[in-house]
Amino acid sequence: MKVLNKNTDYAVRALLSLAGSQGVYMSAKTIATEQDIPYQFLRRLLQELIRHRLVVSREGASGGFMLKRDPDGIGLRELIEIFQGPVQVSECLFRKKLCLNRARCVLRHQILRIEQVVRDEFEKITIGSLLRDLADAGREHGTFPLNHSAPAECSHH
Amino acid sequence: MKVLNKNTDYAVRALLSLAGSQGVYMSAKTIATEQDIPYQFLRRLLQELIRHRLVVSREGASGGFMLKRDPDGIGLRELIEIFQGPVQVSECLFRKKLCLNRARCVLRHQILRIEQVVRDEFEKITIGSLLRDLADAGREHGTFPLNHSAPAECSHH
DNA sequence: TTAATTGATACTAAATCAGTATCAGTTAGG
DNA sequence: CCTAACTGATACTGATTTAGTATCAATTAA
Ligand code: FES
Ligand code: FES
Repeated sequence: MKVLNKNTDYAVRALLSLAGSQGVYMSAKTIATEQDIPYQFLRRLLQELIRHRLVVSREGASGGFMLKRDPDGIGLRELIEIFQGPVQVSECLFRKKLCLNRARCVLRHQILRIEQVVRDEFEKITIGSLLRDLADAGREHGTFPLNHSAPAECSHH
Repeated sequence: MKVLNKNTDYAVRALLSLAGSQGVYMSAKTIATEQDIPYQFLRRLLQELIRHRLVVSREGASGGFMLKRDPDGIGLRELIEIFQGPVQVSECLFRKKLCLNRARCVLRHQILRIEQVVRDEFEKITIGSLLRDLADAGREHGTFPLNHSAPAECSHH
C-alpha cells in the first residue's frame, strides 16, 4: 500500500524549492534540475498548482513560478487531495448483502473515523514544517538547506 | 487516494462469512454467493489466506474452508499487508539532492511516524470487532447478522 | 528579432487491478 | 468404483492508472 504517488511526491519537492526562494520567480527548468524531477512532468504539476492557486506564474523570458500561499498553510493533506483525490478508505466495504442501513451503519462510522485520523495526520505535515526540518538538518551537518551537493543517495524504508 | 483495493475488500467479507459460521467447512461457492464476490477471484484470495495460515481447507466433495485463527486477532492491517504490501507512505520523498543523512533524517522520522499511526488505526479494526458491529446492527433492525435478504444497496462515501 | 519561458494538450509504455478460464487432483456418497 | 462437488495451481485477458514524453502556440525580456 503506497500512500503517495509521484505527483504528490514531486509536488512537495517543487513547493519546497519555491518556498526556499520566496519573492522571486523560479523557472520550471531550475526546479526540475534542483529536485531531479522530469521536466515536462513537473510543468503539468505546476499548472495544476496554479489552478489551485498555490502558486502564480509569469510568462515569457525570465518568467517562472512563485509561491502564493503561506508555506505553513500548505499541508500534505491538501496536496494529496489535489493529486490523488479525496482520502478515502474504501468505496464501500459492505454492500447490499451485508449493510443493513446506511445511515446508522456502524462499519461506516469506523471507516469514516479512520479516514479522519489519516487526514488529520497529513494535515500536520506542511511545506513550512518540512522546510524548517530541512534547515535544521542542514545546520547540523554544516550545509545549507536545499544544498545541491548533498551526500550519498538514500534508497530505503 | 483509495486505501483498500478489491482484494482486501473481498478478503474481509469472506473472513466475516467464515467467522460467522465457525467449526464447519464452508465452500468457496457459498461464500461467493453470500458476499457477492466473483467466484474465481475469491478462490485465489482463499488460497492466499491459506498460505498465510488464516484459514484451513478440506478438499473434495463437501469440502471447503474454515477460519483457523481468532477473529479478534485478525486486523485490517494484516490483511492490507497480505494483499497490498506493507503500509508505506512513500518510497522516499527526499532523495539525493535533498536528503542529507539518511540515519538522522528528520523528514524520514515524520514519515515513519505517520506510517505507524496509520498502521495502528488499521490494527484496531479486526474481523471480530466488525462481526460484533454487524450483529449489533442486525439486532437493532430485527434481522440476523449476515442476513441474506438485506435491504437496499448502499453506494456512497 | 529571438531565445527563454509558460499554457495547453495529446500521446505512449509499463504496471497494476479486476476478473475469467482451464485443468489436474481429492473425496463423500451412491 | 463412479461421479459430482469440491480445492490447488496457474495462465490469460481487458480496463484503468501511473509515470513519463512530445509538440505547438503564446508571451516577454533583452
Ligand atoms: S459500509 Fe457503506 S453503508 Fe455500511
Ligand atoms: S527522506 Fe529518506 S532519508 Fe531522508
